Amino acid sequence: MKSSIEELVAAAVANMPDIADIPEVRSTTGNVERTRDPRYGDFTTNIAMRIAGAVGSKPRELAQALVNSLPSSEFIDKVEIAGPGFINFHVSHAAFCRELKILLDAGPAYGRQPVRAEPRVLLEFVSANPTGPLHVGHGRHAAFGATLGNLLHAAGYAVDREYYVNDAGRQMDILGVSVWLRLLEAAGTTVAFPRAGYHGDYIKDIAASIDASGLPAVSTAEMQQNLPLDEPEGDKEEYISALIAAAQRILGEDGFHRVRQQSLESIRDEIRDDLAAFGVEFDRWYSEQSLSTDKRIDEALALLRKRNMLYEKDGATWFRATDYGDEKDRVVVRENGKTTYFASDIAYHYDKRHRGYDQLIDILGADHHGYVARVRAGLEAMGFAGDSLEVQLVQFVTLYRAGVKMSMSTRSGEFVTMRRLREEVGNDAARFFYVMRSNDQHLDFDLELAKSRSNENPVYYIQYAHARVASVFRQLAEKSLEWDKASARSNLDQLTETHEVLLMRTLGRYPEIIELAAASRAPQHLVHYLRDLANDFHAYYNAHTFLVDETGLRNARLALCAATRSVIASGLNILGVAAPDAM
RNA sequence: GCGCCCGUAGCUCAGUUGGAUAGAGUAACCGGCUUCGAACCGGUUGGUCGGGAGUUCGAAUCUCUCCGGGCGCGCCA
Repeated sequence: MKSSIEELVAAAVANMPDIADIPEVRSTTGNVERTRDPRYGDFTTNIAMRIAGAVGSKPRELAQALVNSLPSSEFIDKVEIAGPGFINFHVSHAAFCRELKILLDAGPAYGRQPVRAEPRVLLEFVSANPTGPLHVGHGRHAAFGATLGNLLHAAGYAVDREYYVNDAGRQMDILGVSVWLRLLEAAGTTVAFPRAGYHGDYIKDIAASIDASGLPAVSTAEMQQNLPLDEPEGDKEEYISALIAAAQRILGEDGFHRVRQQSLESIRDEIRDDLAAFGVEFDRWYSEQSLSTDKRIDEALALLRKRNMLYEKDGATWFRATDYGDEKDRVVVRENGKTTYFASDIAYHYDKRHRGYDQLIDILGADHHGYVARVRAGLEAMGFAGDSLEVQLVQFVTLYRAGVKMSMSTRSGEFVTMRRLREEVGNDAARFFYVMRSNDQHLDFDLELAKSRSNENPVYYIQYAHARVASVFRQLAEKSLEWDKASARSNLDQLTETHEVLLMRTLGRYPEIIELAAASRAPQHLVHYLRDLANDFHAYYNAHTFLVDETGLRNARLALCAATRSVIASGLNILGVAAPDAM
């Protein structure tokens, strides 16, 4: 609907040859917005004010000239010039009827763009370390990322979703040792569980579930020969390093590797199941380990070296990140010869581009913001455009239970899992609440509140509107009547009540909302839109009877109901929320 | 100290990328079911958009500066 107005404006400009070629005019021709206040009509453009300077005339006079050259259209009732030079368009009832027909014809496809081949977008999100179950913070990443993926797809982007599994590095050794010690404990051996280990009960579950056949039994006395049974005060990293070394000695490289791999696979599979149950699916689970086994890290570092982007200092290899705006150079190969996590990440992003993705969107926790500059620097140093990487930061979720703030440290084992949250408040409310707020806003989530007042959740308000439409059609069937679509189409002009026009106008905004929410990576626009739409429908429902005796009017009103149901279902689908026929 | 994010109604938050008289929910109060689902609708009260300066036709939005809050600044991942 908006594009029709934009075409009119473009036509008006084309009719004015003396201004049509000015660059400022070209760039602002499509600048048409919805009005906030109905008094100003339905659409407005500020083009006259924006180009008046470049054209050399007064905004209102220019606006008048533009209005004079507007082609006539049956979809426009009135065009007015207002304020400092706004051109306001009042859309005709015929235009609303036409849009409603488009909606009814398109059904679930309304507002969605066909997927274009280019650009190819890779959306990476969650990517939580496989060292423990997902907690409520990851839930926000999952809901935001999945919804953004759905939005981009609806807006016509070819988007793939990827989870980067951090299955390499020291944290995996710590995980392996943690599981091994719980394994020994279960066999009766006394061990001092390290402060730096993973303390959650899930570690015991993993120990109980993995295949430990062939692993040597270790008595308390043997353990004591390798290590002091009481962890010394001081550096907790030192003690767990000693434990890792002991584990490798006692189990052998292969034995320890088996424990470690089984542990991380167990956690990774649980994460995958958890996300799937939350309606969050990925196209690919990308292993960090594979970067080194497939020589991707070597390739990326070789490329950087070839471009003279690396140098040696203090026995380590450094990347010249400062050449690309980072605040300091970064180590990629440590003094001990091992590559850093950052080296993996350079290789990973290099590989993303190598696989043909033009635009990389990373969804990261706000605590990773310092990381953005160096990854982008890495891409640029390898010859890619810096803006091919876009980072969306998600702020923290602070969890409260009955008003008391809860700690969320994975290592201490004190956290509320995403699964528990879902069980308490339900998938629909959780998905909805997570994306209701802007991702760069901190989110306070009170479990007790979400539980005890779940009936007041806005998600139910929207779902209720959907269920009400379904109920209307059930009533229709009970009265042995049918919805005659052909009759509806020819009687849409009877929908002249204020509530009906308002509802038609809101329905017609849906395509713009999809575009806006996708382009600004802001799912909350869709949330607020659906709330507005439900409000318009509920108001209409209260003000008018749909199942009237007059056949043409009844069919037309049912068409409006069906259109509402269709758009709500489509929007909730994008949010990953169910659209129930009854509740 | 440096960097990123945030500050909007009592509370929780939107604000269409610089537009017209800043909006919702919630809380409080008033009203609406004999009628398609009252998990709903309508109304009232509620604002120094953290403070100040600047940019211009026009600022919650952009710039600068202060104040307050969060997060980061490893040869950890």
